[in-house]
Amino acid sequence: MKAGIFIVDDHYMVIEGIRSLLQNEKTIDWMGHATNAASCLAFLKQHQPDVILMDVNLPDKSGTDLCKEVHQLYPSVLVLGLSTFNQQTIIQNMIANGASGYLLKNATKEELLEAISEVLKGKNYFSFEAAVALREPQEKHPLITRREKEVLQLIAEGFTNAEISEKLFISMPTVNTHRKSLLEKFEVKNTATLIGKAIKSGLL
Amino acid sequence: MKAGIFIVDDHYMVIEGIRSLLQNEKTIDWMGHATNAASCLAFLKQHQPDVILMDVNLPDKSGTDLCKEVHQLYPSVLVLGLSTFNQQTIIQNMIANGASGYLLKNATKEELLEAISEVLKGKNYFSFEAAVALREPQEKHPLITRREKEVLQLIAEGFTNAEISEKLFISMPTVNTHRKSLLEKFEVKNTATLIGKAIKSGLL
DNA sequence: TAAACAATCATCAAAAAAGATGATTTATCA
DNA sequence: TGATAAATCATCTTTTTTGATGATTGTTTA
Repeated sequence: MKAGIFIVDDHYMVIEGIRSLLQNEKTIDWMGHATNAASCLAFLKQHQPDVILMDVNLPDKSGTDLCKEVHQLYPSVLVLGLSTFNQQTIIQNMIANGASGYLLKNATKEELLEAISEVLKGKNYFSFEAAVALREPQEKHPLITRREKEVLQLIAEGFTNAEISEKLFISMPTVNTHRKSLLEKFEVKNTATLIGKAIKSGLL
Repeated sequence: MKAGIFIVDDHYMVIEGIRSLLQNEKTIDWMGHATNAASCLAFLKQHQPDVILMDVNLPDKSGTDLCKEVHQLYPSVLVLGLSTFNQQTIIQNMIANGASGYLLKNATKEELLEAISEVLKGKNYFSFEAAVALREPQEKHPLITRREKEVLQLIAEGFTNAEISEKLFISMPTVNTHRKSLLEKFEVKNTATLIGKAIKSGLL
């Protein structure tokens, strides 16, 4: 029995590359491709592949969002994330949204076939680099309050404490308190690292 | 007469995609591929293709640097830049370093063939999106010096001017000068926004 | 080779952030 | 309802950053 494969990627060359790699495989049934999330969803209304190879960067929607939708609408369709870069937060989001595995675009034919075969068995598959990234402790942001987040955003936009206090209709000492509790919660000692951590953990 | 084509890209799927697209073309002589700058240069010592398709993101060297080297060592070899993203500064750097054109990885087979044929005629070729990007006075990250980048990275890691001066074996005023020229070049008024812009423009 | 730029150092002043402590008033939630 | 946490304000000191200006020494490169 052949495995139905569908691919969503906005890069024609990658689609063509994967098609070329898989076209002579007896175990693979190439069902087609889409270059954006919308046409992928349209395709799924008519056909259900066994595995979707899904780029995480799509023009109309993020791959993680599409993954979530697909997983909810068609739980039997397996998703393999696909991307150029090795970003742990993205990988984790893909998994949280129901992806069965993750490949980088420098994967070989063997790796691709193995990934497909593994997820069809109900297992997960991660490219070596992705697995390494997953093992690294995640930059998960600490729990901050609504107000602290507002202050954080204004700091990131370059406003001084005085300006922030005006914008939020609070006193400067209060802004300072929030600022300091942000530094404490993020375990950093100055604004530079605060902003860095906040961006990298997806808060900004 | 066939045109000898060589490709440098660290993504196997892209190499395979292009190979698949070009393999039955009468006008194309597929000379091979490399997945990093070093093996590309090694290949060039033995053979000279007419056109190199060159990814701008390589593991061992930036595509722009490789482009420069290739252009100096083998002026007759034409370079077509290739990338996922549409970054104006990169495109401009590639051109400055002697590239004859620029393609995005979502290019179609027709576009690819046209690009190759145009550059062989001695013309330049830019994918539509790249051409648009070149026309727009887009604000990607400003040009900063080696030293400024070092300072920027240390600032982002949370070091104070005093600590940076120790680490780089320079005086504090000097660190200050670099810091200020960074603020100026990024057109920001404080460290918070500096770090934000630097991260978002991919410098950190 | 001259011009342009990078990297270095200096001084003085002001503005801003960071650190330490303590306290009051609302929300929120078990 | 009582405990907990959030949001607010205050004062004071120290450290750090930012601003303004000027100058020297190498390095690239057109």
